[in-house]
Amino acid sequence: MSEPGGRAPNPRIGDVAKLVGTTPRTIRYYEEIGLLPPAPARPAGGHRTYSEAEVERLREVMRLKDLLGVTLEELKTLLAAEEARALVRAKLRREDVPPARRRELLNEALGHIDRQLELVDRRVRELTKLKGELGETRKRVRRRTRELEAQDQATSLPNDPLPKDLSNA
Amino acid sequence: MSEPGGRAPNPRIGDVAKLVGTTPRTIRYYEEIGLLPPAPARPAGGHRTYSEAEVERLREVMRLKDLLGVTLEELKTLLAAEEARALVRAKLRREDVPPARRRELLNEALGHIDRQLELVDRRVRELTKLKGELGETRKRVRRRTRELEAQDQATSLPNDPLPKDLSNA
DNA sequence: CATGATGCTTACGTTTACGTCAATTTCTTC
DNA sequence: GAAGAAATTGACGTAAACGTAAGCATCATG
Repeated sequence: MSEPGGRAPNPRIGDVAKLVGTTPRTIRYYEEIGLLPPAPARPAGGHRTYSEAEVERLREVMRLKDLLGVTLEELKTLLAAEEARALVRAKLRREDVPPARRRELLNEALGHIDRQLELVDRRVRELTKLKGELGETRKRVRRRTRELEAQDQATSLPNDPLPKDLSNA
Repeated sequence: MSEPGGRAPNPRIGDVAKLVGTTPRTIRYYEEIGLLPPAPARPAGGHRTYSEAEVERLREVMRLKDLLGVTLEELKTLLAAEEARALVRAKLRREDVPPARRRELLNEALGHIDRQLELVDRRVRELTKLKGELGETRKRVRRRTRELEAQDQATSLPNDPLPKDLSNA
């Protein structure tokens, strides 16, 4: 409504913080330690401004931090590997890389991915196991509940099987 | 071999630490903040000594901490609820609790379990999604690898389909 | 029973991941 | 263009989760 050019201006750090559910300080900190690119575009007065891609990156960082439970330092090297892979992809498309080197790069990428997959996979398995155990416990509790209800009904309606819930006032 | 009575003495804090992969300090700390029962049996000279059950409890604590990624404080309340459930179970078996109260207790337990299940379930779903994404990336890389191999073979053996790997010196 | 390893408590130190405050600057809006 | 909201850098503060060191007691072993 107030944009003659039509494009909404890129959000600033406070807006982004609200978008992804964190605080400006955290975002600055992530930039400080190199988890986020060192200098998001700083138009005019030096206020940070974020593209959609950068917001996405931040979301991904927070997601991985939460899901993998790694330190920010570990996460950094982990993301650095991804970054490197992205660069390699671009390079493979643009330049004419000899096939031997090509295979090397692809295999390297595969190695990284497999290590991550293994990490994630192990966690999934462990969590699934935990889920199963909780499910079992739940079943037992519900069984006891049903037994209790059965007893209830047996005492209140001693000779009436399958009451079928005809509860009218 | 050196046990005339046959029974191995219960392990001390250092042994337990090695068993579960942590340090004595951490175990003492967990006891200090109430994550572990305040006073594991202290025979004679005041050295902590741990039963198999206590070692298991410690393992469970560490497992949950890692898998759920919660603070020790949260974990404490979480385990307190489990503890409470255990007490309730015992009580339900021993004493004669009126059916109405029985239902209350069972429902309460069910509530706790369901909250935990929801937590675990969400994590499993998110991690599974992440795993899927990684799998996709992996597929793409492998496809590019195969394409590369196909090209290799096409140039080195232009008119020979299915070489079948007859590599002899 | 001497002695080296291990444990105990107390207390202070450290790392990670931010929170908070201050002084200054920039944006926005009336 | 005045003023309040939001951002910047810099610095110090802090909660969580232990690490580490000191001084002393206990345990195991030749």
